[in-house]
Amino acid sequence: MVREGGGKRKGKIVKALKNEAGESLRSPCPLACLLDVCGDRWTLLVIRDLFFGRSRFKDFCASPEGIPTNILSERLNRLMRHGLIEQVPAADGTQRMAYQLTPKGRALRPVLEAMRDWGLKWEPSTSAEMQG
Amino acid sequence: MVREGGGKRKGKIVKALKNEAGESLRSPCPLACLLDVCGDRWTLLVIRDLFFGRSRFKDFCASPEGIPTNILSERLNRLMRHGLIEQVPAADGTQRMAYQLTPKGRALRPVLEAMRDWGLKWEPSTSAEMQG
DNA sequence: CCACGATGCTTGCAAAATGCAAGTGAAAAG
DNA sequence: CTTTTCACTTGCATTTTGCAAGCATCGTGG
Repeated sequence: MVREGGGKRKGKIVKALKNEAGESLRSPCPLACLLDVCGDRWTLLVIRDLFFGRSRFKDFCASPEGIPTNILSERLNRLMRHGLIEQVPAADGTQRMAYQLTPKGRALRPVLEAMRDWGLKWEPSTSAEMQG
Repeated sequence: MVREGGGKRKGKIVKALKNEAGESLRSPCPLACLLDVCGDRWTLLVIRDLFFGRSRFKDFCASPEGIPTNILSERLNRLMRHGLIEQVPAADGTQRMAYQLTPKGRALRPVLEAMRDWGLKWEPSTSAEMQG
């Protein structure tokens, strides 16, 4: 039990809220909660790649933004912890693993679409023809 | 002029693309471009507050997530550089300034709505009743 | 079977961003 | 005029990032 707002408020006692990965929330705001999972410059690009059908570590590395491998590794683990992606045997017959979106991860599609639309409209140097 | 992808690709020469603030883009992807403006744990919370009608430095500070003041200051400047917000005289008669969304900033509404909807559906500890 | 490149990471480290507390100066309130 | 509030700025410890290198499988050509 902690005081609401980190102790700044009067004296109302509230339960410490947690997200689905068991980490404590900054606030009950659904937006703040999403940002604790995806709020950085790389995570949503990995999700984008997964929507584009890319599924392997090397595929994410090959995207034009050039994510560093240690960051990619950390982000993939975070996304698994939060249940947005999962590992499955690769489809190419080998015994390597591939990543794929879970329903919770696929549910981000409207978010990515809204972000893409904003970028296309307000940042003229961007273009949609950048998938594989 | 730089080589595409930071010099990793064959030899195709492309112009260095810039966003609307004159900073160079990681890629032509509209999503990557948006993330260079808003891709962190705080910026979209400030935008959210602006949609909720909050407009002053102290208002953003008062939000339950508790953004540090140096971060807030830096984010407000970045949002102004990128033309998502602007400063106007405060409506309370004093000669202080307030911040408000520009059309480019207001255009993020579908993004925030999609993010809120995702949070409400997939992170049960969150709730919508957290505005003012 | 065996060397060798590709894959999927981990490690080390410098540089940058973050978070916290404290300080500052101008404006508003009393 | 004195005190508060407001909107920042500064200093500094901690954390995260970015880059290069290393390394253990895996898959493949010979």
